[in-house]
This record gives sequence, structure tokens and C-alpha cells, in this order.
Amino acid sequence: MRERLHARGLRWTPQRRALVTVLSRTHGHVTGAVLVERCREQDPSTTPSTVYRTLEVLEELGIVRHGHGPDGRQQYHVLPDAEHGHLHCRACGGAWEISADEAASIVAALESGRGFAVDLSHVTIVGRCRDCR
Amino acid sequence: MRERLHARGLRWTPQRRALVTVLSRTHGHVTGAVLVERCREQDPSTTPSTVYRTLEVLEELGIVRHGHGPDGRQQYHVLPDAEHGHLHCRACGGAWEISADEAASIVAALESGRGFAVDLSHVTIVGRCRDCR
DNA sequence: GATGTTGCTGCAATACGTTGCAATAACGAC
DNA sequence: GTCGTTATTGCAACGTATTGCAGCAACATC
Ligand SMILES: [Mn+2]
Ligand SMILES: [Mn+2]
Ligand SMILES: [Zn+2]
Ligand SMILES: [Zn+2]
Repeated sequence: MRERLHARGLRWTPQRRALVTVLSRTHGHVTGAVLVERCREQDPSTTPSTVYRTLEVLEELGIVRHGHGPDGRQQYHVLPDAEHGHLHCRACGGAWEISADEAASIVAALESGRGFAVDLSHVTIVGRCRDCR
Repeated sequence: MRERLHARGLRWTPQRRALVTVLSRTHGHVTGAVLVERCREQDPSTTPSTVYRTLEVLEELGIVRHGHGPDGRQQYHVLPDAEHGHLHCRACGGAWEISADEAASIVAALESGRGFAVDLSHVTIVGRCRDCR
């Protein structure tokens, strides 16, 4: 991490170290607010603005990615095995991942039809799951 | 409007009348915050909570639909001619609509593969447009 | 180890939205 | 028109996220 930051003229600070530690212990998806809270557990003096700004930096480095839940709140995930989108059932609150394969249809359609490059990590689709219909 | 509400045991209040008036003059997409602002122009005593709660009611009635911009903020649109999704370029801020046809691929894939019913109005896809690549 | 540069932090203010609760008022019934 | 029921409002507090700015500190250089 330290080297990745330095390579871009950025700095390795205690606050960043704390967030990276928190992230390394995180699996699956987390909201930004939860990450702030977990950093506070480590260091109660943690400020939200610093956490959110650090998350932006880490996203630029490709360490994390974010999307938004059905309510628009940020959801982060760390170093996913494979890029994927997100599926949420409005009725039961269930959440699933959309694989690149599954999304290939729309990604290809927008690519060839409009020359548009889709950010699959940021895609969230909301609706009703089989059980809730 | 009055009858649609009464049919469900709901009430036709001045505050709802004001929002409906504002909406009737609205074309395309608007953020929730802008709607609050426009209601305030008509009646400065307007409260955000009332506006947002009324928007929920109107959405249940099918009068409006909402999605979220790339930043997660709410975007409403009134009685669209056809249901559609939303496409945003992260670089230039450009926005386009995704027709039902264009989205048919993914909607069908999730439907047949998982029995999932997609809410296309709520779909927002972010990435880079042809010009910005 | 001291010094200068400049990226980062913390603070305070702001924006957007939601929620609990007590008071209000729309509505139907008489 | 009056009255009772209960949906709705307005308020205050809270949750989530972003931004400008002044002071601080990580880093490279010597
Ligand atoms: Mn939503
Ligand atoms: Mn986003
Ligand atoms: Zn469900
Ligand atoms: Zn663009």
C-alpha cells in the first residue's frame, strides 16, 4: 500500500493505515457509514470526511469499488474476486451479485450500440425476487 | 387525483395539491431537492418531510417513479411515455435514457434465470460515453 | 537531524433524506 | 353544521455524505 501511494506522490498516514486495516478484515459489502464506525472503534478520533476521502483514493487505486443500495447509500466492496453488479429485492431486502456473464448482454448492447463503457461494479438493479413475487 | 386518493382511504390536502401542481409543470427528470424547492416557491412554509412523504404516496399510485443519480441522489420523473432506465457518463455528466428494448436483454436474463422482476425505472448505469473514452 | 514543500487532516458548515411524535385537519356520518 | 376518527402535517433530531479552509505532518533533500 505504502508504495502504491508513494508512486503517485501520495502519503501513507496513520488514518489511511487504520482504514486499510479495517478493510483487510472486511468481507463482502459494507456501507460507508459502517466503515466510519469501524475506524472509530480503532481510533475514536476518526473523522468521517477523512474516511470518505480516503475511500475515494483507494478506489482510484483499484483497492475498493463502490455502488449504491436501493436507497442510494454507498456500498463498498474490497478487492472482489471478479467484477460484479448488484441485485436487490425491494420486498425481502435480499441481495445477490450479478456476474459479468449475466450482465454481458446489456454491457455488450450499450458498448456496441452507443460506444458506452459500463462500470459493472456500480450497477444496482432493484425489483422483486422469485419468492416475493 | 382526489378520487385516486380517496379510493385508498387517503386524503387530498393543500400540501399534496401543491406538489401535484408542481409536478404537472415538470418535464423530464428532477431531483427530490428541486421539487422541495419548487414547492417552497409556491408555499414557503413547505416542509421537506411532507414533500418526500407525498412523493412516496404518488409513487405507490404510479404517478411518479424514481431512480438515483451516480451520486445516489433521488431523481423523479413524472408519468413517462414509456418505462426506461438511465445512463450517466461519469466524465462529462451526460445523461441518456435506456429504452425497454435496449434493456430487454438483461431484464429477460434475470427474469428467466432467477425469476427476478426488474424495476427498469430505478435502473441507473454509470460509465463513460463514446466521446469521453 | 533539521528544513521546506505540499498532500492530508479535522473542523465547521452545508446538502439531502428519513423518522418519531404530538398536534392538526380532512373526511364521512349524523 | 357538528362531531369523531384517523390520515397527515410540521417539528426536531438524526443519519449519511460532501466541501472549503487553515493548520499540520509525511516525505524528500540536504
Ligand atoms: Mn430508490
Ligand atoms: Mn456512485
Ligand atoms: Zn425478495
Ligand atoms: Zn461523457
